[in-house]
Amino acid sequence: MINQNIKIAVDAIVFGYHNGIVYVLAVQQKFGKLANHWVLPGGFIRDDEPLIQGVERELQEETGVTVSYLEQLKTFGDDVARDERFRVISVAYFALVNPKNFVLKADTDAKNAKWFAIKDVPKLGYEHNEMVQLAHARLKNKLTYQPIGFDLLDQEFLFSDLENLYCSILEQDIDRRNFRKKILSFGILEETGKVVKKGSSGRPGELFSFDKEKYDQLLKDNFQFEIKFA
Amino acid sequence: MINQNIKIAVDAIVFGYHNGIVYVLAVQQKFGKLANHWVLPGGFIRDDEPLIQGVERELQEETGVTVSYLEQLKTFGDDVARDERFRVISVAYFALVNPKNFVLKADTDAKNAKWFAIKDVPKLGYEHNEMVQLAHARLKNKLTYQPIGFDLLDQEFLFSDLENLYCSILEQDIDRRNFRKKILSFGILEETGKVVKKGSSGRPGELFSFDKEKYDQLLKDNFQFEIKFA
DNA sequence: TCAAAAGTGTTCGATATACACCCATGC
DNA sequence: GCATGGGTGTATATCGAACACTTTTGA
Repeated sequence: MINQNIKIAVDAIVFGYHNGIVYVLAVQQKFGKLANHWVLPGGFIRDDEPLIQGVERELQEETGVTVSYLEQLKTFGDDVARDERFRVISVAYFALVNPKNFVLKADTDAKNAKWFAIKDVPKLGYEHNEMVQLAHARLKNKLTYQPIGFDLLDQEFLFSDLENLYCSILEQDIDRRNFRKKILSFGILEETGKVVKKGSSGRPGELFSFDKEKYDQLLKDNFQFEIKFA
Repeated sequence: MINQNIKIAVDAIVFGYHNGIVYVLAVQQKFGKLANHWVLPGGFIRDDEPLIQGVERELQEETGVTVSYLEQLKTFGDDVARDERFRVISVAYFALVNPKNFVLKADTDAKNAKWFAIKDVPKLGYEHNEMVQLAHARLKNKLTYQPIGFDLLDQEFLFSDLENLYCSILEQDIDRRNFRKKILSFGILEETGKVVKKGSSGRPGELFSFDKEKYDQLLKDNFQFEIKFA
């Protein structure tokens, strides 16, 4: 019989985006050694529950947030002395939310959940700052070779929204013309025909939406989403 | 107190390369439900042992193989009913070996370890075939944007060795001239000055070695190793 | 008519691709 | 001298980078 005293947890690094700022979701712990400290949402996995389901459950319970993108990031577990009672190994997940799910639902016991601008993330418990850093790097990187930016925007968006998203996440200027040309050349955007204006002046812009079916179809044909900047 | 009956294991997908063929290391299980079945090397982690150390230990114990590259791949654990006694969650590691470590050391109890050509990997226990597939994809992919090919070659190698490695792993033809031009342009190879001839005829070729220091230095300067083929 | 945001093309340089012949060696 | 593998250069096409003015709207 295996003698092993280790517990498995999952944690989520959830990114939101609004108005040029990237946010990360954190919760304030109620009990234990780290009571009142901020940590990433997450918790121990149940015996009969797939990992990803565990993440979704914890997110729901602790924050009321539903994510639009979720993928495994990395498993952390070398901090052997993290807890006195047993070692904890934590599978970290990388997640994105839509603006419409950006708000914290008030009807859960989520009063301890909060969005922090990525620049202002406080010192978190456990190895969570390390996780945030890694996830942030993944976000920046992935943005350039997978169309995950759309998961951070409303379903219908202006080209300028997409452009600003790229600018602020990658922290660099982008040539509007080249960017538009490139993205449109992929043929994965759908013109909705609608136009709206942002703010109270300026020319109204056209709304686009991401055509996931088209994208999946292109993938089969060896299509590679990729965008680089000077 | 958390009630959780899950055990943590690590498994390694170890790739070796020789003569145009990619090999994967597997071991034959001695006990348990899967006695005599082939599985990936690995096993349960000890309470006080970092994950990566666990992988190295298990590899050493089961196969006597020392790897030259090791990175976490993915954590598998959704097969809730894999074992009747408890659920097992396994952290899979991706590894590469040098030709000089390709041989299985006879002095361990490694008589059950074996290299399988990637094309001939048998049905493995647990989710191990899935792991191999994922690792294989990672290998192919990573070869194009990180200089990991050198970890599969001898320290000193002919250009043709490197070229054949790329050909066989990526399963496509490569233009020798363009390949050489590209790789040399990175400036991460060192000319040893030595020449050797391969086989019993033909012009002798120059031996190169990978200059890791140079590469690390270039990385700081925003260098990007990247190689693509038509 | 001015301020604010949206839309749009062209030129230039860099890099990827395609492609074929000569060289050194052992037999 | 021939078979085997090693080494090399050029022309073209493609793609990324740089760059500025016009349009629509509300105030």
